[in-house]
Parts: sequence; C-alpha cells; structure tokens
Amino acid sequence: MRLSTKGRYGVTAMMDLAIHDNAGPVTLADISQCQGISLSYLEQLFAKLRKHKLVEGVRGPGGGYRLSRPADQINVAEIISAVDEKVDVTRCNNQGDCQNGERCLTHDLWSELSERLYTFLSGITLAQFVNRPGIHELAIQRDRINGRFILARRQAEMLNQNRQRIN
Amino acid sequence: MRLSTKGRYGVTAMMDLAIHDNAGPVTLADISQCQGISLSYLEQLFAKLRKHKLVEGVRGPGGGYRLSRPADQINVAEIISAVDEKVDVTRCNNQGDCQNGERCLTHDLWSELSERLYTFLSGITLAQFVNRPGIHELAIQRDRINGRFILARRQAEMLNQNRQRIN
DNA sequence: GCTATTCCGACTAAAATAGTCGGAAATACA
DNA sequence: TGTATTTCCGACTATTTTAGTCGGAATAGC
Repeated sequence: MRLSTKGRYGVTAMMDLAIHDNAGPVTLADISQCQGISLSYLEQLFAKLRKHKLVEGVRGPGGGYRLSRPADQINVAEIISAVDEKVDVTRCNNQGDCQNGERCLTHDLWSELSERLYTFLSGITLAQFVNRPGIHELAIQRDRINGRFILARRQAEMLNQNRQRIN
Repeated sequence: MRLSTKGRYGVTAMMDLAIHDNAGPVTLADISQCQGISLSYLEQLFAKLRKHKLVEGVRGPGGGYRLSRPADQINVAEIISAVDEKVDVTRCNNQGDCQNGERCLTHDLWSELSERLYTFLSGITLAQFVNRPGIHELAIQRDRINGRFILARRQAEMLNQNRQRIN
C-alpha cells in the first residue's frame, strides 16, 4: 500500500502554494529548486492539477501558479485523485466485475475500504496543515536558505504601493 | 494511492482460510482455482505470510495452509504489511531524511497519514468480515460452483467419526 | 514408492513510474 | 518591438515494480 511520488509531490507542491498564497503566484522553478523535483515533471503534475481546477496558471514574467480556491476548501483526497488518477483499492475500479464478470467475495471489503480511505483523506485540508504552529515560520526560514525571497519580494511591493499612495 | 494485487490477493486468500477455518487446511491449488490466482504466485505470497507467522503450512497429502491465530486476532494491516512490505506513504520510510538529509516540510503530514492509515486498517479483522451476514452461505455456494467440497468433505469425515464411535 | 502438497530460488514479461527533451504560446517589461 | 520569463504541450525513455513462470527439492500420507 503506497502513495506514488506523483501523489506526494502533488500534495507537497500544493502545500507550497498554500503557504505562499498571499504572496502572488509561485513559479514551478521555485518549487523545483526547493523540493528537489524536476521542472518538467512538475509541469506534468500541474497540468493535471489545472485540469481538475485545483490551481490556476499565470503566464509570463511574474507569473506562476496559485490555488484556485482557498486552502481550507482543498483537501488531500482531491489532490491525490487529480495527479494519481484515483484513490481506489478495488480490483475492478468499483465496477463489480472482479471475478469472471461477477463481483468477488471480497468486493464489498475493498469497496468499503476505498470509500473510508477517501473519506479519511478528504478530511485533511491544505489549510489544516498550513496553519499548524510553526509551519509558516519554518517555511520562511527554508525559503531564505533556498534563496527564495517570494515573501520578502511581496513585502517590498506593498511598501512601494504605500509609498506611491503617499506621494 | 493504490493497493497492489499482492496486498489484495493476500487479504482475499486469508479470508478464504478464515472462512474454511474449521474444515482443515486449505490447499493453495483450491485458492488458485477459485480466485483465479496463479499457484506459483500464491506460493510466493504465502511464503511471506508464513514468515510473518500469519499462517502455518502443512505438507503432504491432505495438507495446505491454516491461520496461525483465530480470525479475530488477524487484521488487514498486518496482512498487507506482510505481503506488500509496508503501509507507509512517506518518502523516506519514516527516517526523516527526506530532503537532503533533513526532514521535509511535509514529513509530519506523511508520517501522521501513514500512522492513521495503519490504525484504520488495523481496526478491520478477518473475523469482522467473515462474520458478515450472508458471507458464509455465499462462500459455500461459490465452493459448490467451483467444485470445491472442502466443507462437505469435512462433514463427511465427522459423519465417519460418529459412525466409528457408534460401532 | 507414489502422490499430494509445501517450500525455495532464479528467471522473465509487462506495466507503471519517474523523468527527459524540444519547442510553442502568452505576457510583462524595457 | 524585442527579449526574457513563464506556462503549456506532446512525444520519448530509463528504471523500477508488479505479476508471474519454471524447475525442482523436501515432507508426509497412503
């Protein structure tokens, strides 16, 4: 029973977007560097996330990706489903034709298991995780180590805006 | 997020043993035929189940496999762990060296997820499933279709014993 | 001694995973 | 208008895992 890196990368990356949510779009290059995931591979994953309307892409300089909904309305189950196709442990994709066209003896077990698994994962939202004590501070610290000044950059922008308003 | 056939076959086969628990050892040939799993492959799986002390093999004619503990003391998590190696969704096998030797930002998420997943699967015992209404009857019916008279055979034996006692 | 069964290890085909590559389209900014 | 930055797209490839085969040895009942 395992989660492919696709699913793990997907959730990790979404978490990254959630953490930097109020600081403009996050580029895949940033995520790639920080999390040690190849850029091209991330692109593939984000294509799926976009198709499932979990993220929005912004092209051009200053662009990147942002969550298409607030972090408290995105759960782990949908992310994994989006990139990993399914959260299903039945043999027959829940069609009930597992054994010679009939449902096998254990079909109900797997079906129920899948459902409970999905429910379980649905209960975990991005926000829940991002709001854990210390996570935000840790993220900023990590960003600094990685030479990633997205939060600082955003602060500078806001300062600029304030200055212009004053003038 | 998926369960390999290894895990699924493992649980299905164990379920089979549980259903026929009071009818002497079950041969892999029987399971192979009924569940449509190759015999050699089953042998591999049962080697693991045996190593993890979940089943006991009985060699020779009339032999087969039986559960090494009552069905209410065997849960799905251990079966899957035994044949599928692990129920773990972390990247680092829970070592905490996920990102350049340090624990990644999402390590705790995965770690906790794995734990909850395991706990969840631990809560489901073979007995729970076998004792569902109708399962036993369905199993006997299936056995009959498959020309598998293990339960009937056992009944015959008991009749014999009774007869001998009477004589 | 024959047959049914587990037990064991090495081999293999097919599928999934994880990733690369090359380039096109959009857009901000100079 | 050009250039740099970014997403977007599809085809290709290496590696790993899965699912399975094969041949034969050990054990035990009849």
